[in-house]
Order: sequence, then structure tokens, then C-alpha cells
Amino acid sequence: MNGQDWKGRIIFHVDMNSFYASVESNHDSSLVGKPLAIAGNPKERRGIVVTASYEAREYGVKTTMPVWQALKKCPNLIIRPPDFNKYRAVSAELFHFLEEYTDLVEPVSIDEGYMDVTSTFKERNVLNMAEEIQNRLYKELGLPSSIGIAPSKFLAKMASDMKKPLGITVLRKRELSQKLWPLPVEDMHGIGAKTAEKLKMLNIYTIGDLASYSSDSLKGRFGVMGQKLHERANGIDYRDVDPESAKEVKSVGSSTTMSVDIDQKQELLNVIWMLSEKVEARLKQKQVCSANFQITIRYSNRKTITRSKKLLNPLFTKEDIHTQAADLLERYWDGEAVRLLGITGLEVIPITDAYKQLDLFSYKKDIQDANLSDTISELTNKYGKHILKKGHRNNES
DNA sequence: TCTGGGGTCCTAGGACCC
DNA sequence: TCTGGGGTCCTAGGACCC
Repeated sequence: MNGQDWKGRIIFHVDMNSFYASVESNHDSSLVGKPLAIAGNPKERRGIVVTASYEAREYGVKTTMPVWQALKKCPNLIIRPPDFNKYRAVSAELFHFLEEYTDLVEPVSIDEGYMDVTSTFKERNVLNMAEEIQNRLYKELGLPSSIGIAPSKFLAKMASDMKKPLGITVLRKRELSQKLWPLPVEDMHGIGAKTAEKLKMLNIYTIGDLASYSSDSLKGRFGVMGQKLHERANGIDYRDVDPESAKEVKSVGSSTTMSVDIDQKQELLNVIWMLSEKVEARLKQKQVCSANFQITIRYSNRKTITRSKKLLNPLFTKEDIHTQAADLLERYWDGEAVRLLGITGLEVIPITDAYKQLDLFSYKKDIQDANLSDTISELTNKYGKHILKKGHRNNES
């Protein structure tokens, strides 16, 4: 939004309430009105609550709470494992539905998104429209939601959080001092536990404190983020609603926390193999591949390291992914017991683009000594891109 | 006998180049 | 006889979000 008309924008932030729990209740009416938690690996230790129904929240059950703790708070809690395929399907319906109202729909996550409804303003009352959207989402898709209405994304997001479940909240710029500034800083989108802690050391406790604090000082201490937070606390946010933004995936990965920590190399390699299969499936599903793979190792004490490696050629088969990941594990695992392993393809590119690259590569191969080319490819995949650069320079010199 | 799994963005240091 | 400055790329870690 680089014009002068940003002030006139009307943006909705539409946020589902207890999304996964709502979807499960829609598929199984025996769950309706019950304390329900969607939780990973209910039979394993180390499962956590992903989503809790409002009935479960009454008992103090919260997202990220370990399952055993949730059961302590609410002994008759019903626990269901997450079914992400099901949620993704409903999510697609949800965004398709929102697009009935405007093309300017930006999905932010599986269960929330922004809508720029400025253009509909002259035709109809936006508050009525928000009510209609909320009612229809509930009746037609079985999804309770909260909607924030404001002149910017940030304010719309903050507004949708103000009344849950089934709330509609309008946040105008002139209402900031009354509605936004009294909130504690940790309630601000973009401020987590660490930043809130640091802000409190500066005697910044509310969003209002942040808004009136010296911008330069925040910039000095927190960099770009400090400046952004200060602007947003003052209601300044020119970001556009961008329907394309969610479509460009940048990384695709899979990780798992083992039910018991593992210190045997062969067992770790077995897990790496399982993850390679999953990553292959996810890459294929998204029709992308990657020439930059990363492994994540979390040790028993939760210390977590990542190690990555750029390759010359994009990969997507489980065998190739396994080779790279196993090599990284071999080189960087310190022998201590491991709690979590992960594999991620970074900087993913569409497979169609990769074919172009491969064609170019095979062309080069044709005109070169095939054996030499193979050797270079092997070396670069093993040791990284800089080897190739050096090789080229040496050849050129 | 705590704390998942999927991501994005920013920062900072080192290598390397000119 | 000891050490510049600007720029890019790569890697790792950290903070945050749902």
C-alpha cells in the first residue's frame, strides 16, 4: 500500500476458535460440548495439547501443556490425535468460502487469514458483513470464529484476539489509547517471552508504554524489530493483504521427538530413514525439491543444533535425502543421547524449475568428460558448493 | 518425573573477492 | 616491518507464530 489511501483501508482478521477441536466435533457428535483435547501421541510420553475445546479450557487445559498435566487438571478429558489431512481439507473450504466476499484473502496459517474488504465498503455495511461471515462459517462449516476489523493487519489481528469465542471487534485508530495501550506487552503479536522480559527491564509493561518509548532507543536495542514494534504499537502498519504470500513455500521438513532418547547410531540412522521418507512425501506433495538440506539434533538437555549443506543439484528422493542427512549426522552428532531428530529441505524450488537446471547440467555433461563431471558432482554434493567454485577458478587460471 | 511439529524472519560472524 | 573497506555468500542460532 504505497498510495495515500491506506488510512481508508478496512481489513478483517478472521480467526477460528479451537479449530482442530471444532473439526473433530463436526465429525463426531459425541464430542460436542465435552472437554476435548487434540494432542500428539496420546499413548506416548511427551505428548502435548495442540488444541483444547473451550469446555477443556474451563478446567485449565491449555495449548502446549503436556498431556499428563492436562489429565491431572481434567481427569475426564477426551483426547484425540490430530488428523492434519482432515484439517487441511477443511482449511481449504474455509478460504474458498472467504473468497466469496473478496479476492484479497491472505491465509496466514491453517485457521486464520486476512481479508481486505475496502472495495466492498461502498456497497454494504462491513459490520453486517462480518456478522454474516461469522454466522455462515458456523452454520455451513461448523466453525466458530472471531473477527477483528481495523485499518491495518496488525490492528485487525489484535482486535480478533480481544473477544473469543465468536467475537467481532472493531478497532479504530482513535481507539488505540483506550483499547490497545492498556494491554500487557506480552499480548502484542510479535512479542514473545524473551522480548517481553527484556522490555520489562526497560520498564515497558504495557503496549502503551511501548508506544510512548523512544523509537531510536528501541531501534538501537532491538534492531528492525524494535522499530516495527514501536510503529505498530502506535497503529502504523502499511503491510498489504497479499493473497500470494502463503503460496511460496520456502522450506519443507519433518522432525520427531523419540519416545525415549537414543544414543545408538544405527537407531538414529533408522529414524533418519523414516524422516527421509516423510520429507520425500511432503516435497512431492508440494511439487518441490531442494539443494540445501538441514538436520536438527536436540539432545537430552534440550540443547538443539542445526547443520546444513548446500548441494549442486536439487534432490527429492528418499534415498538421496537419506544420504545427505546421514552424512550430516555422521559428521556432527557428538555421541550424546538424542531427543529429537529432524530433516528439512531449505530454499525449496518447484520441481519444474529443477528439471530445467538438470537439462542444463546434462547438456554440460555431454560436452565434457563424463567421468570428470561425475567426480565434480560427487565432490560438491559431499563438501559443498565452494569446492566447485574453487575448481572453476583453478580451471580458469 | 514438564515442554510437539510445522514453519518464517532476523542477526551475526567468517570466508572470500576486488 | 602486520594489515582497508565494501560487498556477497554461507552457516548457525535465536525469537516468534500457530
